[in-house]
Amino acid sequence: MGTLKDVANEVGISSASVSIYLNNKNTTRVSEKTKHKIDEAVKKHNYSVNIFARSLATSKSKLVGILIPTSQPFFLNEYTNELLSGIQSKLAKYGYGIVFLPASKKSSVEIIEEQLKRSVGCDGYIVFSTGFCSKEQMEKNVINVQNLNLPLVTLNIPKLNANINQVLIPGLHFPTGIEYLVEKGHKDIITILGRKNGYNSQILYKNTVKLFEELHLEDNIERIYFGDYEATKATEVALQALEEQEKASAICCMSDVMALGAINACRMLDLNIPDDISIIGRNNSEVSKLSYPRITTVDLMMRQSGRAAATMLHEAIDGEKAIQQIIINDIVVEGDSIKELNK
Amino acid sequence: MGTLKDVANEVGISSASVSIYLNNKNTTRVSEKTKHKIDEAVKKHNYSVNIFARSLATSKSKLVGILIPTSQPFFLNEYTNELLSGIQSKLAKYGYGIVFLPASKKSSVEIIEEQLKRSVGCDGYIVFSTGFCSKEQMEKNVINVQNLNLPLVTLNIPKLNANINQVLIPGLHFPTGIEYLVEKGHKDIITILGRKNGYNSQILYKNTVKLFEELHLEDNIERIYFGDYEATKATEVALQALEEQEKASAICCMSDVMALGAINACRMLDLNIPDDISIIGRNNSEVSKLSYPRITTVDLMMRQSGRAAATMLHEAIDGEKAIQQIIINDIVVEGDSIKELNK
DNA sequence: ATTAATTAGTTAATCGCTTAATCAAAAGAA
DNA sequence: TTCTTTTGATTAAGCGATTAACTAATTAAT
Repeated sequence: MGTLKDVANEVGISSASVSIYLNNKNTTRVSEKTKHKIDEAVKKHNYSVNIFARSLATSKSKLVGILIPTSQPFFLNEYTNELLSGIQSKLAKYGYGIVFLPASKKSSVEIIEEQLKRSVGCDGYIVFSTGFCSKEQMEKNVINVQNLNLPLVTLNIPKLNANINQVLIPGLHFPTGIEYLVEKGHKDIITILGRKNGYNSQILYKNTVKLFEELHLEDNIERIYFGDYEATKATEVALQALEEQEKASAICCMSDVMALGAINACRMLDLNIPDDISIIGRNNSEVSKLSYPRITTVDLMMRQSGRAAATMLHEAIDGEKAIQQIIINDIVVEGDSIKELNK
Repeated sequence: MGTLKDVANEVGISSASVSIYLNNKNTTRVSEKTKHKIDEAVKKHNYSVNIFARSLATSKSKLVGILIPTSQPFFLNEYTNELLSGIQSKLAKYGYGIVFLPASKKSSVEIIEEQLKRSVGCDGYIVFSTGFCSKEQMEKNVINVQNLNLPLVTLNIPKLNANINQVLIPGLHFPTGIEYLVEKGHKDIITILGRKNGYNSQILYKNTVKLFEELHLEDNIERIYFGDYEATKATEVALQALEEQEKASAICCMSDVMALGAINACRMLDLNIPDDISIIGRNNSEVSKLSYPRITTVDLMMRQSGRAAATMLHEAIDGEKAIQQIIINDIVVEGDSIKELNK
């Protein structure tokens, strides 16, 4: 694979001229004849621009770093997937590529530090959180990224005090499904959260307790369980919950996968959905439409959030807009898994 | 964010010394005292190495380009996901980052050409196929990548004549599930393939016809349908098929999502699975375990394939091994959706 | 005929880092 | 005391582009 110089030598001109032409085919600074010769030389030498050289020269890479503070593979995570999909579709439109950096097994803060050390040169960053990452850790992470003085958007994390671009998804930290169930007349609700020691789930727990208190449905506080975001664990927990909580008329799950798990539990107990028990999931993922009955679910609008983050970052890179915080609200997508109770 | 020079100036030494130390903390070419000063200056100036400059200097980037000839977002694709997950986990171990490049809407060949033009500098490439990419197109794509003279592994595509590293997944192009159904005594089988105009599905169609001929079960050739890899479409098609093919005792679906769609169709027709009709899916994806009954499915070992590709690429970059082709065989993962018929 | 504008280039600096080649001073060996 | 080795640095070239500034030759305008 040849370089600019090879091409220039072949044609017998300076590499500057070649660069000028290749970066703007309509330039008047190169004659048609020469343009033709360059095209041929490019083919002959199989020339492609070296992004590293170009980026070094222009200090623009058209590459965005996605920083996810985990050493686990995340391409199979139901939430991350949606976010990435949204990010990718928008960034592609703006002509940006995406870089994921490797992480060894360390703390969230160390991972981001390590990733940053290897990614300087990206035009900007989108910083994710994971369920295990505390607000304090994320604050530290954000400071580390800010130190690079490059455009930055956070996604998927609670509102920080720092003056940064954020896409906020309140539904991620709030048990929205519960309110919907209450609206439909349910008063005795089993809640299945994620991982007991996950930071995000702990916030969710707090907010759930608070919500039940506000609604004067304190009985339900004892009906909160943890299903680890896994279907089988959710089945297990749902079985236990249904046994312990005879009065319960509904289950609110913090993911569709866990909702499917809960549905299986109901099937085992010969409970009909929604006649005997109502179920609401979260994420509006593909599976929620595949189950029978179709699961009513809270769509956190992850894909849209990803797109919003990409757009914000693009604008930040272009220096177009001031720092902003966008709030993406969730909506309930109705399936057939909830029965409206006569009040 | 400072540069090497800033740090060097701060300490009062040449940037060479700083570089030498930062790249090898145990070097004897820098005194302990100076090492200490460098560490402080690094902190003070918030120094991180610029990967572009480093890569340009060393012609190693520790970045792998993943080339997928599609302009559609792929993070939500059930197969791609698994491959990427496998790739990521291994590459991270070897310390490589991953780059995805944007694609405008064009032909598969043009997309790869465009992506290559923007990714020179990666240490190597993993080239994917999509269901819509013909063998001829992929051959062209591979030649384009080969022209860069960089290590390359193809994944997910049929065997090419070119002398390149390939991870071959025969099950991707062969309706493995049918053989399993026949083993279990089924003779009248509905097959639901993917997209009628998809290249991969056309290969699958050919191989399915051939298989039924070899098995002397030619009646089933007329029982081949297309479900577009979508659950709702699969439901629709399964309803039609079950009506048209009264004799059928089993449905072989080319994805788990379509198998779920078929299950819904059976439910609508009040057919019990597996007593009235058996169903086999493909991919062993998360959803196959979530459905009721659990779907028996052909695991194409996509994650393992991704890992294999990553390892091969790593070895190719290190120049350790000769060009090789690895074959990953599928296995059947048994659920509860197949009834063994007394022959 | 003189000046101005256009065309088709070139030169050389620069981006930030790595690394082979050198060098001077101090320490150790003979 | 002289020679050799070690320690702790420096110098300068090079990686492959981009780009501002300059130049020389034509062409057009006044």
